[in-house]
Amino acid sequence: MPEGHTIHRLAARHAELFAGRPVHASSPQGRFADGAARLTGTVLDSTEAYGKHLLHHHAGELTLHVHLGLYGKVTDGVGEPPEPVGQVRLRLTNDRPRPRRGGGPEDRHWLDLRGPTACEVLTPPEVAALRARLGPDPLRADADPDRAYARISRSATPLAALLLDQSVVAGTGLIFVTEALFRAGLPPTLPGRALDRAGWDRLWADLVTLMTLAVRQGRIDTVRDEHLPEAMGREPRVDRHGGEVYVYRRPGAPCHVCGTAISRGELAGRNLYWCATCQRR
DNA sequence: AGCGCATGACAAT
DNA sequence: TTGTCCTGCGCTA
Repeated sequence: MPEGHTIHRLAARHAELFAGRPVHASSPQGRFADGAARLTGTVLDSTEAYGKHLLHHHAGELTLHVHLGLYGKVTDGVGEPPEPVGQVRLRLTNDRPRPRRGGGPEDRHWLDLRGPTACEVLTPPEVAALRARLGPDPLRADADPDRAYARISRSATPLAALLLDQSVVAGTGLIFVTEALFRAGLPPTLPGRALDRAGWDRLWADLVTLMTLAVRQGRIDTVRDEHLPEAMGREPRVDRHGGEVYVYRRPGAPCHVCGTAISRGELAGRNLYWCATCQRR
């Protein structure tokens, strides 16, 4: 679930549900009791996504920092929160629900967080340190792709590894990286320094396009119109996580463009997928 | 019931 | 490079 687009959606959603009012925080599982106590009663000023990091900025200079890791999840709902199902690390509710115009039922919300890699309260310098260790995020207006290219252009490391390194580019995960490299016709093993400036500009622009679309759709779709199931008369991808893709998790299946069986390899213990015909240099 | 795996990131070796 | 952490699900049995 969680690549950058998911976090950006959550940030917007949480501002919509909770900003401008005091929140009540609790930790049913007990592991975040201290942080929950510090947040309770403070007003959520704003939310922010930076790469895969979700920040809730509270009045009084405290920031809730959440990183979902590989399988963290956030759910929310209206009204009375349910009995916590499974391991809920953090639960937020509206401390002071916003009354509905016209005297309808109160606008009350809850949010549950489970399975995060990080759930902690940060001070302003700690937030600054977090930002400082992240590369440009294609989903942010303040992103500076030059900074990423400065790293890439002088590295012998494979492009896929560089793009997954959050200090080079923030918010990109395995699906975006795998698919963007396919769309660019670049092998994942290409050394960073072999990518010229124009190639980087195209790759960055494509990441912006794919990730922006994913924020809008709530899922990752990377297949161009002419290669969609309807256009090609092929079966749509059936995957719990949805989204039409070219190579991600399609080992051995025919490439939508050239029919070559998709390759699979390993990179730092994670699966890599590519088309040996479409992606060569 | 148990195993392995997953869109992630660390520290230790 | 390997191990560790966090949780849930789908596949085997």
